[in-house]
Amino acid sequence: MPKVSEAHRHNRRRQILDAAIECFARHGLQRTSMEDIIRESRLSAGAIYLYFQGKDQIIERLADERHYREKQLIQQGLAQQDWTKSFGHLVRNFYVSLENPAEQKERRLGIHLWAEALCNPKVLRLIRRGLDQPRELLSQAIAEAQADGRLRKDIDSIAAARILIAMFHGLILQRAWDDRTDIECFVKAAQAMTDSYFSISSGGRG
Amino acid sequence: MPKVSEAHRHNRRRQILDAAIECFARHGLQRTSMEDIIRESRLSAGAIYLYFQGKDQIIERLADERHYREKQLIQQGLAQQDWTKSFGHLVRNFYVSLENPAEQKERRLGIHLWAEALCNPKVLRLIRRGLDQPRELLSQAIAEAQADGRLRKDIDSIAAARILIAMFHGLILQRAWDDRTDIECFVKAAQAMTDSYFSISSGGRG
Amino acid sequence: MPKVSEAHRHNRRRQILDAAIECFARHGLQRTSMEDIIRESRLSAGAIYLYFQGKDQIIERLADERHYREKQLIQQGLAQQDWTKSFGHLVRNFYVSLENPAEQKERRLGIHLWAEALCNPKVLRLIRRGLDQPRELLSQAIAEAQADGRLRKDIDSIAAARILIAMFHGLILQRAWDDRTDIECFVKAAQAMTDSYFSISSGGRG
Amino acid sequence: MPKVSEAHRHNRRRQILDAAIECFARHGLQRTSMEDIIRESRLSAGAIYLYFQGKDQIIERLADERHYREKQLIQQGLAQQDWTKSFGHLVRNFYVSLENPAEQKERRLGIHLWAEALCNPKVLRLIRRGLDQPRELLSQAIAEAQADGRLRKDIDSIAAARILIAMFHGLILQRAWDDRTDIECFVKAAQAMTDSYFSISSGGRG
DNA sequence: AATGAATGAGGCTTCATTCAT
DNA sequence: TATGAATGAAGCCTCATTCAT
Repeated sequence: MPKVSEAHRHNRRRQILDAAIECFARHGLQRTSMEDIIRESRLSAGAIYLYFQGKDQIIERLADERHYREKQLIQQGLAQQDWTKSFGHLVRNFYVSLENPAEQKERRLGIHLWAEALCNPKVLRLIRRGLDQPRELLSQAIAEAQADGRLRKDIDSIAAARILIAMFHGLILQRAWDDRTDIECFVKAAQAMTDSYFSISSGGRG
Repeated sequence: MPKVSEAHRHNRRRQILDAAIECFARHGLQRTSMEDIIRESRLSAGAIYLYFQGKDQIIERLADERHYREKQLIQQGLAQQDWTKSFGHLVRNFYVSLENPAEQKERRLGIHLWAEALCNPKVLRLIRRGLDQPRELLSQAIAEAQADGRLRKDIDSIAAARILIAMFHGLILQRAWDDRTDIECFVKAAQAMTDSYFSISSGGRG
Repeated sequence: MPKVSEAHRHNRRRQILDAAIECFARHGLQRTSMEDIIRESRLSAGAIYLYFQGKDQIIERLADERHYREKQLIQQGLAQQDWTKSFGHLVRNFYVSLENPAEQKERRLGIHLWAEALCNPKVLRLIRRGLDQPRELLSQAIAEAQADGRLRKDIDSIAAARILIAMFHGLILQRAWDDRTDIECFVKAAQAMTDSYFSISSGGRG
Repeated sequence: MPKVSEAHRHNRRRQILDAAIECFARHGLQRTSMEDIIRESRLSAGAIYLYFQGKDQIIERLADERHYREKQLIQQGLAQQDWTKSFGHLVRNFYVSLENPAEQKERRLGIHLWAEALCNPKVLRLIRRGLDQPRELLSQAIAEAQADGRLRKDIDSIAAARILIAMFHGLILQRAWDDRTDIECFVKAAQAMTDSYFSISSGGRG
């Protein structure tokens, strides 16, 4: 039976995870030592191990956290009735998030996790899970719009969802490599592209 | 006078780099030890250091190599007269490459390098350089097509190039995380999207 | 707040330095591996690095320690009123120290440091500093005795101090190379030489 | 049967030994790698091993060479009839040699060999042998002068020889640590000291 | 005789994790 | 619960020496 409250345990975990995010985003997963996380969290080596089994578990926990944020962004975006507005919101949310420094930090961490997933089955599973749900949400929204006659029908809704996500991920990369990358400009062009793509009339010609 | 030919030296370097690609792609940059590369290359520890200054230099050399392949794919694709065909080729080349197992291996390595770039200035510079040229090639091709009246003109050619690259990178990620990802399907939808985007007639309505 | 006392930290440092002295004296600075020091100190590899930055720092610390002992020997020797007695004490202290096994070990280490100083600027600085103070103490004592009329005056007190130190160092070498070297005999002759050198009456003839 | 002349072999050995002297004097015995000697000698790795069994043998050969020079200096010095002149010559030769840059290089090497002798039995034997002969020459000269009534007799000639050598060695050290050390000044004082020491009249008072 | 690429044991150091307090 | 000193396996790299040419 724990002597401290669950709230305390939660705060400690948060403290550790935040320190890890900071370090991982800055130096990468492998280049960050437990020592770094210990220092950043202002806790002791032993304390970390009271709350996490080890470095890998911290990484996994962070990988797991990532997709809450993604899902949230997408759900907020898709909460609109009209598809065009809906998608506009989605892109807008995404855009705003990329300009936010705290978010940028997490995006950098996200990229490290993308690479980690390639050789860490647990992280891979979490990344996949974090990808599946957004893709489902998007493709369902697209399919619904198609069913309602709001979008051209000759498009594979899943492939379309993949494309949107790919564009998101691709922009995250370009932005991470060069923070002068003009997101506004990218987003405007992306919206134009998706508009022309999804609109019924152009569908007639596809 | 050198005891062995320059060709021999080149082969040795290749041998080491290929071993490194194999290891890095499988286990990531940091999880791969020099011991791994030594074993995979079937050379001795000392021999590696006759050809490279250390692990970092091997990573940098591989990061440098990456963009030759990218440029090659894009140049081959853009070598067509007609923009639509040209872009079709580009996408086709890219698609074929992703189905190639050897290429898949390098794409995995590429993702590790993307993450490495975030905390390794030398790799970042190489990644950027490898990104700049393809973007230039693409945006120039787009601008030329616009000037010739083959494409709608209300699109920022650089942003459009960024979007195409982002889609490429995003697909690489999805494919790396799940090799059942249907590239054919993705590519067909992407072509439809870009066609509708760039085509003059839809431009009139955009 | 530190978990262990400062005394504990000091003891650990001492433990490591003593192990290093043992190894360095026996096998030389470069031939002694960290592995050797680790084994001799009965600590673990990691523990050493909690107390010293590396092998070089251990060497530097030992070079720094040396001159405390030298200064101590000289100050004890010069604490007498009468120059002749004073110098006699000095030589006696020195002589006794050379017969002490623990001191012999440190003298061997000292010789290794003399060589190290030739290609290690930090050690050189420490050796010089360790040499300057004894020379100053000696030359001042000599100069004072000259001013008081107790010693002939036509001698450069600094050169005289250098000579005394040179004799000391030279004897340390001969003793290190052959522990059958008769120190008693050497010291007696050295005292006779310095007596005849410094004494007023002989000064009249010099 | 060798294909090249003995002279050629001798030259090659000299070439290697000179390169080794250069490197050892500059960086010490252990910090000098065979690679360094190879580069300095402008020969190949394999060539070195045609002429020496390995690094240790080069060191030993150099330790062996040292005492020829010492003996030469002493014999030249002692070749005089008159003891005082004789000793003056000895000191003078020694002094001149210390101002010679080439000699300084060898003196630095010598110091490294002094340390090496402490943990290398072969070098120790050579150093001892190189020390024994000069000491014998000196003590014999002193004893002869004593027998002839030219020097006071109440001095152990061996101890006196040891003292002279100790002073030499000690000056070599001080000069190696600080090349601004005034040798002229030291030598003058040393001559004064030995004069007053050895002279008959002062002997009456000793 | 000469070359220099290759070997592989061994050196220094880091770091995830544990455990006595 | 909390601490942080301690552990020791494992990482990167060097270097004396060998051997095919």
